[in-house]
Amino acid sequence: MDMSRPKTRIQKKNTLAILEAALEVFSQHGFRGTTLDQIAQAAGLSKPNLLYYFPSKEAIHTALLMGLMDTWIDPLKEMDKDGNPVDEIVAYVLRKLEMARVYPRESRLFANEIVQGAPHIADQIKGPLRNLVNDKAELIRGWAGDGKLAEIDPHHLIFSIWSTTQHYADFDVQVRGILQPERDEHFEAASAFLETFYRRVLTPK
Amino acid sequence: MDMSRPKTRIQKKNTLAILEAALEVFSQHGFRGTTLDQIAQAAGLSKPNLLYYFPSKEAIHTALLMGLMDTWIDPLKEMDKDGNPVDEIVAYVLRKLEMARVYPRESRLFANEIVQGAPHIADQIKGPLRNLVNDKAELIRGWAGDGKLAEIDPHHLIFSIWSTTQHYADFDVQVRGILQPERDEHFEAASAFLETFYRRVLTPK
DNA sequence: GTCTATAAGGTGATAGAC
DNA sequence: GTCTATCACCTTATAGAC
Repeated sequence: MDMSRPKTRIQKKNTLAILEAALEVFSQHGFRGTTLDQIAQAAGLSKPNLLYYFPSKEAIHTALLMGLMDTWIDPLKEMDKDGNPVDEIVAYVLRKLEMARVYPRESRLFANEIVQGAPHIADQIKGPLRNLVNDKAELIRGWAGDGKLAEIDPHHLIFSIWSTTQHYADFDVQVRGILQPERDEHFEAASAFLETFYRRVLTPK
Repeated sequence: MDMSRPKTRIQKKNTLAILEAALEVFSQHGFRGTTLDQIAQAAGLSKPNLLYYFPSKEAIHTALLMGLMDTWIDPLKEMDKDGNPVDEIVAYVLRKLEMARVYPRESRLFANEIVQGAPHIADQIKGPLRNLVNDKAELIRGWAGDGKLAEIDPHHLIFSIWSTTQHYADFDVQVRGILQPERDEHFEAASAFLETFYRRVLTPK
C-alpha cells in the first residue's frame, strides 16, 4: 500500500492549519520577512513539528502558491463565449473585485511574489496563465470584430482589470489612508465605480 | 560652525552611491530580503563603511522612501485647473505611465512597502498624499459638475490611474511573461491603450 | 574615512528522547 | 507525531587599528 501520502485525519488538519497560518504571515511580510517561528505560532505547532509536515520553509511557500494558483485564475475561465460580451466582461470585473474583497491575503501573496520577480511561479505565468489569457483575448477580439464590443486591445484590457481590482486588496492601506471610512464601504463604492467605468469603455458606439 | 552635516564631496558621492545601490536591492528583494552585504557590494563599499554613513539598515530604507516620496507624487500636482479637463487627466495618466517606465525600481520600492502595510510611510499617506488627492478630487468633481467631464467618482478614478499605470512596473514579469516581446514595446502599447481607454471613459456624452 | 575582526542575536533545519 | 535541545549559518551592528 502507498505510504507516500498516508494522510491521517490529524495530518490533514495540521497541514491545513500550517497552510492557513503561512498564508496569513507570508501575505503580510513576504517570503524573507516571514519566520518559521511566526508560522508555527500562528498554526499552534512547534517549529520542528512544522518541519515534520513540510521539509522546508520554501516548501510551505511553494505549496501555498501552487495550491492557490487555480483558484486565483478561475474567474477568468468562467468568461462565457455565448453570453453578452459587455455583460460577460463586466461580470468578470466584478468577480475579480469580489476575490480581492474576500481573499485579500491571497492577492497580496501573489503581489509579493510577482513584484519580486515571480521566482517560484514564472513557469505558471509563461505557461498555463499565458495560454488562458491568449484564449480569452482571442474571444474578446472576436467580439470586437463583430461590433458587439468597442474596439480595444484585449491583453491590455485584461491587465487593466487585474490591476484595478487587485489594487483594493494589495494597496488596501493606501486606499484606506486616503478614503478613511470602513473597509467594506470601499468595495461597494469600487464595485459601482468599476461597473460604470468598464461599461462605458466597452459599449460599442 | 555646524558639524552635524559636514558633507564633503566624497561624503556626498558615497551617500548617493549607497542610496542608488539600496534602491536597486530593496526594490528587488524588499526590506527583509535585502542584506547590508548586497547594498555594500552594489555601492562598492565595505559593510562597516556603509554604517559609517547611515546608522542602520532601516535608516537607509527610510531615507530612500522619504527622499523619493515627493518625486513620486509630483505628476499629480501638475494637473492644471485651467487646462482642458479630459486632456489634463489623460496627460496625467501618460505622465504616470512614463514614471513607471523610467523609474520601475522606485515603483516597486513603494509597492513592496504598501503591500506589506506601509509601516514606514503611513503618515505620509494619511497626511500630505491624502490632502493632495482630496484637492484634485475636488477639482475633478467640479469639472464633471460643469459638464466638461463625464460623471465619475474622482477618488476611484485616481486609484484606477495609479493601478493601471504602476502595474506595468510592479507586475512587469507577469506582463512580459504573457506578452513575450521586448520591454519598451509594452509601454508603447500600454500608452496607446490607456490614452484611448481614459478618453473614452472621461469624455462627456 | 576605511578597514579587519568580532560580538550578539536571529533563523532554518536536525538529532534524538518520548 | 510531538517535543526539547542544539547546531550551523547568516545578518546587523560595533570595536578598534590604521
